[in-house]
Amino acid sequence: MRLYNTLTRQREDFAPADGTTVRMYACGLTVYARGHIGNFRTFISLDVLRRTLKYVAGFQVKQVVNFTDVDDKTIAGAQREGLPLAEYTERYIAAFHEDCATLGLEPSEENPRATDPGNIQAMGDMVAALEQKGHTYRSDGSIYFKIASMPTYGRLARLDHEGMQAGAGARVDADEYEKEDARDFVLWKATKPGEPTWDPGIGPGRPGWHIECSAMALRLLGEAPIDLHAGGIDLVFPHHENEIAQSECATGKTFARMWVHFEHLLVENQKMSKSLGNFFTIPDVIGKGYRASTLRYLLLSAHYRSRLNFTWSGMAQAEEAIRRWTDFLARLDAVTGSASHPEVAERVATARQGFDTAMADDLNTSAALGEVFELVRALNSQIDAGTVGQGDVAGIRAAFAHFDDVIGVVSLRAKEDASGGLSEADVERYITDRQEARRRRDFAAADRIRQELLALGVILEDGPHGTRWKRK
RNA sequence: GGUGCGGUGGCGAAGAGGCGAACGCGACGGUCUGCAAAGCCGUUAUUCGAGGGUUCGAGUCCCUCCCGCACCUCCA
Repeated sequence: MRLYNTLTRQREDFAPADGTTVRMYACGLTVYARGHIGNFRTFISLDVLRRTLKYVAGFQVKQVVNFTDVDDKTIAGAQREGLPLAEYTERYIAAFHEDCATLGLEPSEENPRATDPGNIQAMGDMVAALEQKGHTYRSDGSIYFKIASMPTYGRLARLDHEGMQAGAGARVDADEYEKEDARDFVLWKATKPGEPTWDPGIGPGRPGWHIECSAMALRLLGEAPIDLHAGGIDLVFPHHENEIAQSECATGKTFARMWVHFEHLLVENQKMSKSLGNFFTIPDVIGKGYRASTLRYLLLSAHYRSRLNFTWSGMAQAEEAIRRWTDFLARLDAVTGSASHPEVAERVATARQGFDTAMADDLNTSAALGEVFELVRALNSQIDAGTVGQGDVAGIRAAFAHFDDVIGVVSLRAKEDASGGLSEADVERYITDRQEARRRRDFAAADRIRQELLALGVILEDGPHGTRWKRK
């Protein structure tokens, strides 16, 4: 298994330190709004990473994805609506879980919230450790991390301090005057009256953004270094850089062995923003009549380190691609003859090998899907030629099940089909009526029934062995 | 000012030194069909932003240039 490590800017071999279980942490949402499709590109990529580690590389996974449920935005939002913070954030946490299920994401082993008492305590302990080692200072009730105390600061983001100061000078932090150095960041933030406050033994305050991830990762995954830390590309700096600073200065050990970052999603070639009207949530996409499985396919079909441009035409293309896959699987039902063919098994094994190799090579989903579709064409062709028998079908299905263990689109689609719409018995009744009409050569009536079913979301295909149907 | 990414057919997207540039969508022709649909076959990039260079050989390495974009303490 190879992955691109942001720390070294190279693809590296990856395996968990203990050889069996990957202990991984990914930064989740700040829960002040429902996540948008850009957020979910990250979580879908993470899901593909997770599934590849499990089903291709054969590791076990312990994955932690947090919720940032206390920060300026969540506090402001809760105040605006006159709700307790936890009640306010709970809505978006529930929405996140709902959207994850809709997109077929495997649940994480842990979804900690920053405000859980155990996590607050872990943050307090880490801050205390940093204070003891001389990496901090206090100012106006807040505790800051002193960047000058860490010579290797900036390694992940490859910061150039000289250049950074020259150009970024125009954007100094609003509360810079409280800091000794503009680059220092807050570990534990002084609270204003009315803001939620904790005191885990370091004085009253609330978590700085970065400390929560360091503390929760090490609390829930155990000793540093953890195997893998992931997140959106925009988190490289400052968030992950600062996580490294805190964790490594506090523990004296490497924080994470592998850093994986997912590129952003663009919408119609632009950054998503509410003012441009290109800001979509999962329910928005479904409300426009698209399936979640289609969105999942589209968002995972490009490489995770490339920017991906979301368009509605892309959704339509993704829909057709999935259909090619599912149509093929449906075709297997009609295979007759009990023979099995060694050359079929061999072809399937080659594709499976190619798929796994592509996924293990830094999650090359495009190449992996290429293998799938090449196999689809080869087998369709064999079916046409009558050189696929029942004896081959189980092996073929097993391979496609394996592909979908990682891709996760076909199983999701099946779940979508099972909920709502015409019942199978109803469809069969229509088909029987239409067969009658066709037997009478009353093609007008037959076409009318086909149209009716189409309007109900069912597509018919007449073949030599009868009529097949599928849902739109 | 600094750091970094990308420009591959009508659209999306792999490929990162080696003979005919995957795969998906679309289009056209053929086959099949009562008509469709699906499938299959064929056609659709003498060429990979432009120009130089290295090499027996370059989308793939080097240089210059042109475009587009991200990040530099809100951000998946």
